[in-house]
Amino acid sequence: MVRAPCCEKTGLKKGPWTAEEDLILINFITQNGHPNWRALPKRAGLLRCGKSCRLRWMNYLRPDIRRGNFTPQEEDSIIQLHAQLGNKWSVIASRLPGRTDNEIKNVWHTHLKKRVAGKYQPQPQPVTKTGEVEYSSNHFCRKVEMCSELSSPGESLSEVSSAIISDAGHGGRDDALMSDLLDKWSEMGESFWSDVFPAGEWSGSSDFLSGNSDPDQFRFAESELNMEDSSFWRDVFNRAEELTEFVDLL
DNA sequence: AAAGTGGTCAACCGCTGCGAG
DNA sequence: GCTCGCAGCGGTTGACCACTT
Repeated sequence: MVRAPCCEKTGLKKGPWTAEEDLILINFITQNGHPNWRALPKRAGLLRCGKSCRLRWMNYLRPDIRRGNFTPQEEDSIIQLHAQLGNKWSVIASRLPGRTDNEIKNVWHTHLKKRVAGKYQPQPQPVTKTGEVEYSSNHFCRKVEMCSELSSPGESLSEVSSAIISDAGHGGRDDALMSDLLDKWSEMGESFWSDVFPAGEWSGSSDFLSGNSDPDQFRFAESELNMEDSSFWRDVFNRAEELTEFVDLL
């Protein structure tokens, strides 16, 4: 049997995703969910195959993804789980909330494998080269949590995205921008999360977002709530800042 | 300062499993 | 029971970045 290619090769874009494409994908999934990945890019107006969209969402754009260095505890868990399960990255990822199979696979191949190959030694707490606090999507989730408490449904994500973009590079800017961002989120309401993460589909994410998760699981969340410390989100905002005009058109 | 080297990680490719018809 | 189409998974690649010489 000759299988059809996963997507029509001609005319489809490959390679790194642009901020514009990210916004289109987020915007579409926010409004429509993702019932059919193959049809999604066409409906969203993206020149990508469905697999690429799914991968981008699952590994990078999902708001419950936890970014930054793996903690020694997480690394120990991966080593133990790998010893039990082998290369079942998706199963291992399901045991580590906020981590993706791709990320776990990468960290295994880059250093955990070597550590296990030699004599296993627990690693000290990771410290970034700049001494900066590790970034985490917990910043983002807590902001959303704050907003959802105040929420009333209404605005489209594009308006919120605009607000985020307005806040781009806020370090050094006045606090009114952050205030505006939070206002925008609060106006958007809870529908974003209920639409994107239907009950049951995202096990753990609702607890994660509602603050019901195991406190030890996300132990550094509280200490990292300061967005000024987040190099990741600063980068996202900086990238997005270039797209103000684009988002206004959405 | 420039070139070389190694590490990291996002993304692609191809295969498998599963459900619908 | 078989075929088909889809989502998901794991292996691999290659661009980018940081570090070393």
